[in-house]
Amino acid sequence: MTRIVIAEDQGLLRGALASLLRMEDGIEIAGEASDGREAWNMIRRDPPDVLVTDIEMPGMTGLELAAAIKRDGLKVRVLIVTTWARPGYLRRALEAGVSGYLLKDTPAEALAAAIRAVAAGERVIAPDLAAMAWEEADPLSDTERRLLRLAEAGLDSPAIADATGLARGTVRNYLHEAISKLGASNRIEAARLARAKGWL
Amino acid sequence: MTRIVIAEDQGLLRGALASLLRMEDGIEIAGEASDGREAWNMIRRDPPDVLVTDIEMPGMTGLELAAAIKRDGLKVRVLIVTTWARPGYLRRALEAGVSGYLLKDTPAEALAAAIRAVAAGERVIAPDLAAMAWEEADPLSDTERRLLRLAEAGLDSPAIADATGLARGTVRNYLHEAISKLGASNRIEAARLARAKGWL
DNA sequence: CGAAGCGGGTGACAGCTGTCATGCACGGGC
DNA sequence: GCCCGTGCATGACAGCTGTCACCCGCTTCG
Repeated sequence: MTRIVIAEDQGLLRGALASLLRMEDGIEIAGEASDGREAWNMIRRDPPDVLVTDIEMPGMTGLELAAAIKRDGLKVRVLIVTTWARPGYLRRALEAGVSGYLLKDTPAEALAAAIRAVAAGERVIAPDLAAMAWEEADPLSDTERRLLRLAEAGLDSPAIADATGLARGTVRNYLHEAISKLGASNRIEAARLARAKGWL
Repeated sequence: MTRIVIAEDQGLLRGALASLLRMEDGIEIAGEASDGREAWNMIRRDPPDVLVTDIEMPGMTGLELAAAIKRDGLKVRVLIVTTWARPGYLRRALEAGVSGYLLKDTPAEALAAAIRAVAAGERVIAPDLAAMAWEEADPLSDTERRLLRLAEAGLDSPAIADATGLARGTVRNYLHEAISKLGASNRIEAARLARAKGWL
């Protein structure tokens, strides 16, 4: 019997997945969590065989969960199920030692099979994404990433300078760096590109 | 027996919802569609009692589906199920004559109940949203909306002028209007605010 | 008819943005 | 000890942005 915990903040999907998986032989739902922290408490108290988790959740993200599990040496395999086909997410997931990464637009039948494969020690990566993992690494420095996030939110250079304690000119230098690294022609486009790759 | 069609582009959710609803008495799944156009063909060929649909889908959005159903006078009640708690979306949905609007983070058990209520001619609105429907209407003109979308994509004023055939100064005038209508301090913030409200 | 409103436009100005050259301190490597 | 990379900064300049005042042609309506 493979014991699983489902962590997913969308109630409808969480409930529907639970009812889908309850019909599968050999899979037992040990718990359902609606945010990352709840999932972490559940896992620490009674580690399941497999954690099926979303990435973007309140409290703790799925990637943070995977990292915490690895850090504490828990014997829980992690299967990420997310909307986002972003190379940056996949890369971080693999670095955090996850066993599987599926997209939410794969057919529902594939989920139980993926859970069984992961439980058996195999690695399951969404086919469209397997190739992307080795594509371009994140070229942004931490400072560039931080400033780009603020620019994305609509702050102008002086406001960003105030918010970060940097000089105005320095802010523009960092954004310039980010823009040219990303091949964009202004900060808006740069932020869009970086977000699409999962680097923000 | 209530016959329903499910239109939802995320395969996992679509499949899981189908399996959830298949266990309900009195509900029969007449079809599943993975994009708006497929759903429309399905509905026209053989109208179900209720259409359960996402909003953002390739081909045709759920709002367009609802409008098309209303235009052709089909006797299909529409239940929107979406991630987005945006007043603009809810308003447009109500104008298109939908019978229900649920968020994807409502508990799964509520879905079957909502479908039955809608089939019985009742109207079901997610409680958090009911109040928002009468909040601020979209203040943007069509031109403002169009230019804001281009600005959001990272085009600067000259590029937007080229793309729309307007003069550069005019582009700035429209964006200025949009910025001040929305109480933003630049085009980036304006685009973010408008998108958050569902006006873009 | 005339006034008002609307879509589209111009010109001007202060301030922001993108680009580049250049400077300086500091912490490694050799 | 010297050299280089890195992080942060400055100054300058062309071009873009936000704001405002004002113009024109075309409905629309009293």
